[in-house]
Amino acid sequence: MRQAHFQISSPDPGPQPRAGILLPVPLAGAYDYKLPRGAIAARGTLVEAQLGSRQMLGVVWGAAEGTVGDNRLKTAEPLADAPVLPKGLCDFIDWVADYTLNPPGAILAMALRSRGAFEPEARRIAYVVSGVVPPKLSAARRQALDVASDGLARSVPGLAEDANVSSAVVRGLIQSGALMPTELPEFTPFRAPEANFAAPILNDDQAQAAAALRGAVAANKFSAHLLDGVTGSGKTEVYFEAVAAALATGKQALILLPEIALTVQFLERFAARFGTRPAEWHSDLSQKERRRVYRAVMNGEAKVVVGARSALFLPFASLGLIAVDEEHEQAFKQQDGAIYHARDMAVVRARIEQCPVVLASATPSLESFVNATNGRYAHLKLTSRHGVAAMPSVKLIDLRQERDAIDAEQRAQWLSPPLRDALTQTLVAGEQAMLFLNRRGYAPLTLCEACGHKLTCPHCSAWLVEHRYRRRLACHQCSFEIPAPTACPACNAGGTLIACGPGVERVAEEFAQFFPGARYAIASSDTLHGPAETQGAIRAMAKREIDVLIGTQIVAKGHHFPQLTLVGVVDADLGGSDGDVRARERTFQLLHQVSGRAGRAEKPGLVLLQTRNPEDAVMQALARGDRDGFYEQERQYREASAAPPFGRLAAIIVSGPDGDAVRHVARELGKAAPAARDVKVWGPTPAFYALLRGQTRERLLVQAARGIDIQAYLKAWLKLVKAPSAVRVTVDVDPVSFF
DNA sequence: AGCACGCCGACT
DNA sequence: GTCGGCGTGCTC
Repeated sequence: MRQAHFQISSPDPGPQPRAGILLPVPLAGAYDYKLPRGAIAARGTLVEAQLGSRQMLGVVWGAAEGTVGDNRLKTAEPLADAPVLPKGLCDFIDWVADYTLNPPGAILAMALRSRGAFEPEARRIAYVVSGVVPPKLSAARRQALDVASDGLARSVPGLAEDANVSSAVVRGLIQSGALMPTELPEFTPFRAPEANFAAPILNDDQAQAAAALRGAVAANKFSAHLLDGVTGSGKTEVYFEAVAAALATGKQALILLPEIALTVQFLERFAARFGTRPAEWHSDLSQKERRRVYRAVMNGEAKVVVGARSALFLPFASLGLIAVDEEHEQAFKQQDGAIYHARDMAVVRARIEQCPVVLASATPSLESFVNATNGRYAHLKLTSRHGVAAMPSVKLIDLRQERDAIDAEQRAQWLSPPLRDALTQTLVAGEQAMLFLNRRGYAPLTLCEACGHKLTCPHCSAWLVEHRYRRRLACHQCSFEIPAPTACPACNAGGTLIACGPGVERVAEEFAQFFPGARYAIASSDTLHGPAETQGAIRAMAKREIDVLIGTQIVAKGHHFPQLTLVGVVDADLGGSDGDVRARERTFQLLHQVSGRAGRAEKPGLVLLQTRNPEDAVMQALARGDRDGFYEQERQYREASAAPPFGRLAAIIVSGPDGDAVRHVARELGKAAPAARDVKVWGPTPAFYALLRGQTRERLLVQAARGIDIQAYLKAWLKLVKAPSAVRVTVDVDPVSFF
């Protein structure tokens, strides 16, 4: 049906050629259009096409279907200069569309998101000396020509400024022919990173892994590698060597990072290794920057792109490597356009581009771990930490035993005596500590002592979180906020509202009570202690201006605090085991990552985990430092329950503003589920947040054996139920969370 | 995704 | 009597 390339030869005068054009809108497939006589329509050719009353960009996708009558076909015009999307990107779009059950046009829309990337270049005229001597050589003219004689092309105001003459002088020189116009490219070109700018000295582990990756790049074919190394083992240096290898062969490289890890520090680190910064791709690039990067990636000028997940959809001219750092991060799986997992799609893109992919992590996803263990991925292990630092020792504090002690002194609620003792020792020794609690704000729940009313968000099924500094209650799922009330909104009793449970602010308050002299700061992603304040707190910690950093997730990774010897995890049980197959894995990954902060230099670190389940396998594995044991146990558990990657999952999310309509459609879907061997359908049940941003949400879960074509099953099923337009039915293939 | 066409409420 | 709400359906 679809051909990779095809050409229409049309005897003149003859019929206009036709082609299937994919438009960046969620239509079922490509639409047939006519093309101008004689047009060559290779797959990927960009065209201007009209749909209804709208003019839009489209892409030749294949041969015309021929089901729509000739007389109804409009003509699509190829763009000037005939830009063509690379074949790899087109194939990738088709693949992602099939896999995620989205119309291909919806995926194309993600790939064409750089608005204006194909508009003709803005012309920039600049002037250089021509060698012609002007008839009248005034002092001002002489001055301007002197400056211009360096050969640099300058704009009129630019030269006027540099030579300190008026622009009239410059215009006069142009008039006389002493300055001649040249055209500058619209954008300053990207500097090419240099493979050998500052090659690092690698330890044995690193050198071995780097050699394997260099070999994979040279092999010029698909291969997948798990770069598995403890915190501080130098994973980045290793995959940078693979990038260097790709550069040496003239190919491009893509480094995918979770959005939060895309920092100036990372870019600087890259520049230190390769002599120049890479091209960046993330959500807060300006329109102009997007256009520049998009074009440079497409013409092969941008050799290395460091980007967030959407960089996967860039039109690489010749991709030689993909690296996914922090591959276990859940942030890679999100909805933007389609719901997709950037790590998994990176593997797919690498296969399509016939190049290697490297997944790097200190705490790999179980999926990648299994793939590495069973040989589908090469397993590159880095075991030694940089420098001489030993792994921190991890101790559990049993909160059940400490409860009496905590209750006895009314003042303490969250910091147990052993943790406080450790803090004291650390501070006395002149060292630094970190307290970790993955909860923003002061208290996650406010309730009325008199009537039991809980303060919840009107748009979400979520509690309102108190933020004491701002004196507000906020929903963490949407933007709803109210000033902290003084009376109960349900029973009007005054002074009966009590804060339940801790957030970082409250832990900080308690810490300050016990350690009145200590210097501390809070780091969380709130708008008050916003990014700037958090960066400030982290800097203050690094500069030893504070002794204790109290923070959420945000402090879990990436920062080097040489004097940090104690990490206290206030509530290691957060995240729990609420039926989510990945909850244990996530808890392990997060706590392992936090623990890795302790004792990075020559000083050994201590990690204290406060828990109510010290016998739990996750806690035990952390305490023993037995990462691989944990993974092996988790693997067996998943295998026994046919959970991913040993079975397949897909979620169907039904949502809409009208709860009854949503529940009705969800029930109809549940009833219509076709019976099939090795496929089980669960639900519908209300989603974890049954109400989110005013949308009622119901979920169904499909569990299938590994060999099942779950997409085919879902397609057949979804055809059976027609939802009104106010009810949205979304498919999440390979869901990673149950929210 | 847009945008048009199509049936039921408060306005000059 | 009209302007306008957004619900349903179509766009090669």
